[in-house]
Amino acid sequence: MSATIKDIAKEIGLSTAAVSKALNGKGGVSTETREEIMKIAKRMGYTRNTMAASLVTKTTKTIGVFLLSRNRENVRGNISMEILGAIMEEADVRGYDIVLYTANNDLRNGKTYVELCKSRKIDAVIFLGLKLDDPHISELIEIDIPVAAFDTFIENSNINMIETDNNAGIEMALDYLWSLGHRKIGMLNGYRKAQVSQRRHEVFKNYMTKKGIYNEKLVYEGDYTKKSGYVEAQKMTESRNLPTAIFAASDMMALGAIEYFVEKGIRVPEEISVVGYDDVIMSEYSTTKLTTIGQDVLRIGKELVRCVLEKQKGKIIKVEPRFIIRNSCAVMKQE
Amino acid sequence: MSATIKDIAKEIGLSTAAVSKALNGKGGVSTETREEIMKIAKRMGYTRNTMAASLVTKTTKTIGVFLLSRNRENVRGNISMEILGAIMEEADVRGYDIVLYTANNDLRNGKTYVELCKSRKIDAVIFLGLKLDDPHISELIEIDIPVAAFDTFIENSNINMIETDNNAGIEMALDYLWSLGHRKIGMLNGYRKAQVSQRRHEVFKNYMTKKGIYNEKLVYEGDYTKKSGYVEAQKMTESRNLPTAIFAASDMMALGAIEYFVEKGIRVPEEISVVGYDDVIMSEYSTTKLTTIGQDVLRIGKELVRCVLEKQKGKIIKVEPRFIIRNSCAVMKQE
DNA sequence: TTGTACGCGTTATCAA
DNA sequence: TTGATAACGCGTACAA
Repeated sequence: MSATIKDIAKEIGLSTAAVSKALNGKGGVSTETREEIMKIAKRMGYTRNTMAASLVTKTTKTIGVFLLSRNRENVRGNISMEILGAIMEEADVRGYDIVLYTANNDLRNGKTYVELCKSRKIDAVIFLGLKLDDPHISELIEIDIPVAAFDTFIENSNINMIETDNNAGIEMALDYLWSLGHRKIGMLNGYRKAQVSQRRHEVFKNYMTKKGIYNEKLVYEGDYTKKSGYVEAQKMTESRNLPTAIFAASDMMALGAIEYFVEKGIRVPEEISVVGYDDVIMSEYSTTKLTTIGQDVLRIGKELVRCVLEKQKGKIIKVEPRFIIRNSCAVMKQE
Repeated sequence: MSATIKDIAKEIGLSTAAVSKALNGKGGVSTETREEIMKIAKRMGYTRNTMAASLVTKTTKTIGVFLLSRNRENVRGNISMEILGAIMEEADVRGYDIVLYTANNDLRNGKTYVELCKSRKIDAVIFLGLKLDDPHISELIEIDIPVAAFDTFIENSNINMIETDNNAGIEMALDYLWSLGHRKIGMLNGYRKAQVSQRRHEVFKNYMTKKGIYNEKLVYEGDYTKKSGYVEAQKMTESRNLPTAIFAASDMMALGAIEYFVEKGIRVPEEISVVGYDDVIMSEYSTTKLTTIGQDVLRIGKELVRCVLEKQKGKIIKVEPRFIIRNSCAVMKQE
């Protein structure tokens, strides 16, 4: 039971008003009494009750972070976790605390995102892993708290979106493959209904078409998991129309594909080059270190916090990717 | 600006007391009026202000989680993040929210752990990555909020510790190596001053001594990182006294060591077997899939939440490890 | 069953 | 510069 300003006021024989002002560094108090108050506060072990304060100030210095689509495969090595780290750092710098919510399948106690935030009087909200087909997405559109989401854009809403610039990243990767002499380039995409997948495919198609080498048949669809990368690589191989290079929409799929190729004695990168997306930790630690389009998680976290604390609305913020060249691509071999 | 119980009371022509009781499912209200109140509350978009409520109930339904020693190498593939996921889940089930704190180097705004918790009237605290030489550890000993820490035991304190049963895990691993015929078994430990390192070495030494095959010279000291595993593996090799099997105190060190061996043409597991500790995601995805002592992060997270919510004090809770056999160990080759 | 009234700890307003 | 005092939204004795 720590002391309150009332206790301090009584102790020093002043009003709570004076104590409050002194403790918050506001004017209206002589430096003399301020110092006295600070001293007593320290001695009595005073800690401010932010709950009580927020009741009158209407602000809690709190950012709500929703960590969604967090299934078991995901939680380990998920980029959301890395972004969360960056968010924590930035929030810390700005003097904000973080309330962390999860919502695997059903929302907690039947409460909605908005209710959760309102009941804690949260100042701003960040979504990680929000899906377009989330059944509770509609309520977010009307929310009057600043909200930002990573990688998910909701039209006609106030929700800010931060994403890695797909255009820039994919073009860098394809330029690279092109420069290595590859002309028969396949794509290993994520599931079609996901927004990112659509956008990435679009960029890929545009680029390839411009170069005059787009081939619909070389586009395969997985679901971002390693397993699906493995499966699609098998299909590719069995189609007897294997490209010389593959652009995968996620590192995990890239790694899965590589695993299949290696098992079948198809050497990477000597016989087939593979580019990934994300720069998850495994891409650096796997045997064939992955060349990949890296997402700048630090920047993403920072931007997420910044835009929401600056009360921006409906902005689209693109973060520059970092193209990371490792060992999974090689000059196209002479046939 | 959402509605308050006062608004509802006015709307329906009852007292705030009645509304409060009805909303909280307490007795003293006829089911008739209760239903009426619930309906109106819904219509008016009422959401409870937990800040105000906590002011009188003295409880916030909040668990503070401190995510410490979170450097860049750490955040990716760190076991703390996996445990955090489990904590979230369990807290969710029990109806608690999580306030997440970080404290990389200096504490936020010069505030101490305790101040941070007190000011938010946090009900319970969990530490992930707490180090024994943390300069602020002393204040934790006197804290009157239930606290639990993963893998860090502080003597003569009320802090609960949850850890993976080192004895059980390491013995399983060594039994396994023994059964494969290995007698010259080395240890790749973490830095000596870390508590876990000491305990793991102790278990290792006891086991080996009992078998009559302990050899001090075969114990190397890294710092849990992949890099240090690589470096120590080099030292081992250059000592010209390479064991036939190595028990590493972390997967990352094991992977680093394997990387060195493979580079030097020393085949794993044919020429040297390696066992890891943790079961981080990379151990499953690396080319040489790691045989390792897996920590049950789900259970650990659950126990962390449970013991702290049940207000336990100074308990030591051991979670059973899961020994996971993959491909990094083999029967000892005949010389 | 319902209502009154107080207190929780803080900030803000206004008067002294 | 200082001090009463009224909010803030809610829960809860206690009285009706």
